[in-house]
Amino acid sequence: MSPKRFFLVDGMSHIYRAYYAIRGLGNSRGIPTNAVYGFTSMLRKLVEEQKPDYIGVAFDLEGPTVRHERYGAYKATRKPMPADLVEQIPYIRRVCEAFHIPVIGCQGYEADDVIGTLARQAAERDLESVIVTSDKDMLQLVSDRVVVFDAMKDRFLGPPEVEEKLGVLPEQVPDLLGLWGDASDNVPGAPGIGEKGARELIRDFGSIENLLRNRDRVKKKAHQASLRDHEEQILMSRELVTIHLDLPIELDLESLALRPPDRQAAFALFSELEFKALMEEFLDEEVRGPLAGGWLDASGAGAFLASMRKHQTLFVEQNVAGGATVTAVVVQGGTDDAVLLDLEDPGQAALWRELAETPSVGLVCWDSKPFLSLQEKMGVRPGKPPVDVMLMAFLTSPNTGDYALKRWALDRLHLALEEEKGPRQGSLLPEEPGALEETLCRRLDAVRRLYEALDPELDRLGLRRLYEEIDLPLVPVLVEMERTGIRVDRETLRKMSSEMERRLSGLTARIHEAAGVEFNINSPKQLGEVLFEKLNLPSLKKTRKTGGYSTDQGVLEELAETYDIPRLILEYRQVAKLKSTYVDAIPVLIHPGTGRVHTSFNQTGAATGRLSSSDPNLQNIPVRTEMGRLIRGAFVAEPGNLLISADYSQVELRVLAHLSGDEVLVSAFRAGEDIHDRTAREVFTAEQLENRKECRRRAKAINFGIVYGQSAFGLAKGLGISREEAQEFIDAYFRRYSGVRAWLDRTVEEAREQGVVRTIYGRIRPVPEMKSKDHNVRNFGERIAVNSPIQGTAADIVKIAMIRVHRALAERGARARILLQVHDELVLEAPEAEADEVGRLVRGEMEGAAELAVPLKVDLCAADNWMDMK
DNA sequence: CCGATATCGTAC
DNA sequence: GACGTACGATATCGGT
Repeated sequence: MSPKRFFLVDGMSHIYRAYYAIRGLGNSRGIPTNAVYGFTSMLRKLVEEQKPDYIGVAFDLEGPTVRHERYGAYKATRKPMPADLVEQIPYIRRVCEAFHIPVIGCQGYEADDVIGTLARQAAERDLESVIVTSDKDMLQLVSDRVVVFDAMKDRFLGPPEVEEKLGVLPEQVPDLLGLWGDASDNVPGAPGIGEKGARELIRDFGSIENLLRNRDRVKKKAHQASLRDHEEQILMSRELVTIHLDLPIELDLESLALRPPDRQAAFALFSELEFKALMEEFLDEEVRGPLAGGWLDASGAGAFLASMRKHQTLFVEQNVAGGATVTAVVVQGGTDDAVLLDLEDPGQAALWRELAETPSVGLVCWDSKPFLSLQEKMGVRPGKPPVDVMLMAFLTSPNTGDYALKRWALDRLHLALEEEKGPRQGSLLPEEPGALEETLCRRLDAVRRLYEALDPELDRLGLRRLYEEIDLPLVPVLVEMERTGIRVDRETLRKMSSEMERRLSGLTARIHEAAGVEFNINSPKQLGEVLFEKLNLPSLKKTRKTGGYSTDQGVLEELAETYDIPRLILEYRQVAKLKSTYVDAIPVLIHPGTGRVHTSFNQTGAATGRLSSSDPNLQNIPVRTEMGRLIRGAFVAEPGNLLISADYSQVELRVLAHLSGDEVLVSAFRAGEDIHDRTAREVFTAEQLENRKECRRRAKAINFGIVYGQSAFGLAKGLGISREEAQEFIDAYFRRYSGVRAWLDRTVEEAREQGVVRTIYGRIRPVPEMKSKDHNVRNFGERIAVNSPIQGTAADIVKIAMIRVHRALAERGARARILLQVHDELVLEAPEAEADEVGRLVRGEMEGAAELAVPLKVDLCAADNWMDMK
């Protein structure tokens, strides 16, 4: 039987290697994780593929070593460990702990010495040692009992391999390096003798002692002189590179025996580091049993629900079939009492309604919008809006992007949820007896535990009022908007589609003819090859990720000044875009029952607090081009009604005026001036202002750019002027709007110090990018830091306005409804007779939504379709 | 065959 | 590289 193998991992060499091999990895809290990740991968691969009998990891400890005492300049030229690597060391230790791999160090010595000492002791016990390192110094330890393993190259090095690689025997390695020196450790060696010279000398003379004794037999005069003049330095160098084998440590094989990892600790750690794949791997099946529950007849459910009524808080989770019908709800009061109600059973449905509508009962769920929406369809209206744990998750952590219960249960509770297993189509019976109860109860349990974790977090982060007064009360407003939908004239879109089809086939033929080849114009790759390889047009720009030829609008427009084909392609692109994204996509989403499209408004879609819209996205319906605007014409009012658009004028710049308190900006808005004209007058000279229109256009671009944190480069590109010129405009802007400059600086500083920025209502946006050492990422963080309070405050104001308008319409019993929100605009529908009054009401509620340092202004218009509202 | 990624373009 | 926030269509590529 072959000897047992003891793997000694050189921790230092691997963390450096991982750190430099992987760049830019970090978790959402800004903690760098590249070295931890690389180290962990290496360790797992090693254990899995090599299956050691014993394993340990050696690290350097803090503080000076015997080598520093011997030679003050030892490692003096080495840069200190980068701060973002230092930060990762504790995590690397935790990885070792979780894997049950001992970490070994010895004060005053280096990891190399620890490895050497343990390898020597292991050899005495007839073990084979495998030193895992990429450091050539360690090759001196190789013997018949010790090999070095290069984990990177997957290669074992025994005595023959060492000799082949270095040209000397393993025991001669210190002599070799004593002459050669080691620049990275500031070990001097013999001046004038390099790698090649050192190898020859050691090969010929065997050792440094022998070499020094016989130096007059050395052929090269320069080598002779170096050996004569630096004898002491050479001996010291060899001492420095010689690994100590006699440290006061004891090989404890029992603790080094390979053990299975602590899966729970590993999961917790990887969850903290956000190593998703590793999390999945170390996830254990949840051991908690499902909650009690079962199918009840009406009388059983009645008794149970009566007992539920004493609870103030009921956790609810509903099951849907076919995406539309609620078939069941699970109700949980205390910790382990739950019931599954069959809502297709009229008796149970009636009991459920009674419970849900009991004023003292508060419901708690994950994502209350679909819950409310479906309850409403069944005629159940809870006494108060359900507590929405998903919104709590969003408000406390708006950068996450994914607010599926499954995700949060996994990340925050380490709880794996199955996908909901709905009943078979047309049947209430689940696939397996008890499966529906089990999956719903598990979800419910997760909701309860997340509620317990996140509700207090609202207070800790100062988000309680935002939640209670803005985001939560908005939910029923959105429910009603989605239910109402907007009417779309299918016939208008059908005609547009066939007209566009004709135009596209004509354009396709002309493009193919001009190119002399048939290709897919929709393929940026093929298009790039045709334009820049076959037709040899000048390539102006490369794509970001793959380095292909860019064919974007900017490039094509520039080429269109000289060539014909780009113009045709631009036209093709415009038509194809509008046709595929809108004209053909929207009719599919017209609800057959209502003749209207019912978009989804997502409250957790944008980290700034804006809403987003999908299926279809009605927040990016074209308006800027003539052809695009025609699409808006398909969005129409019901006969006898009007669409009303109420649009906040310059809301983001007004928010900026408020946030910054800038005197010029504030006074301009208070005086009701045209803000772009005012900026033009502030920034440009009398001479420049003779071209009034151009100055206003440029001023407008500057105003927009400020909100987005634009650079001179960006402004120059946007305006088609030189960068220097753009910089002059920006400088002139900040000279006049010095309060804005000061606010931008303050806000970036705040983000740097606190890692988070806020809207005036306290909505937070973490900015982990500010901690990055990559200046591009940091600059991005600065733009987020200044844009988020502006965009987010505007979003808060529009949400408040929506709640106010909705309430005001309800109080008056008006028939008008809010249909859409497009960030700074509300679109309503009202009977013609009501339209004027509704318009005034909407304007009042919107303009009164917030008291800023400047007034809010709303522009109104009405028409029987969305195109003619201007 | 499906899902992830890249590129492009629409809105505010 | 260079302007913030979204959604979505199409093509392409790689794994199943």
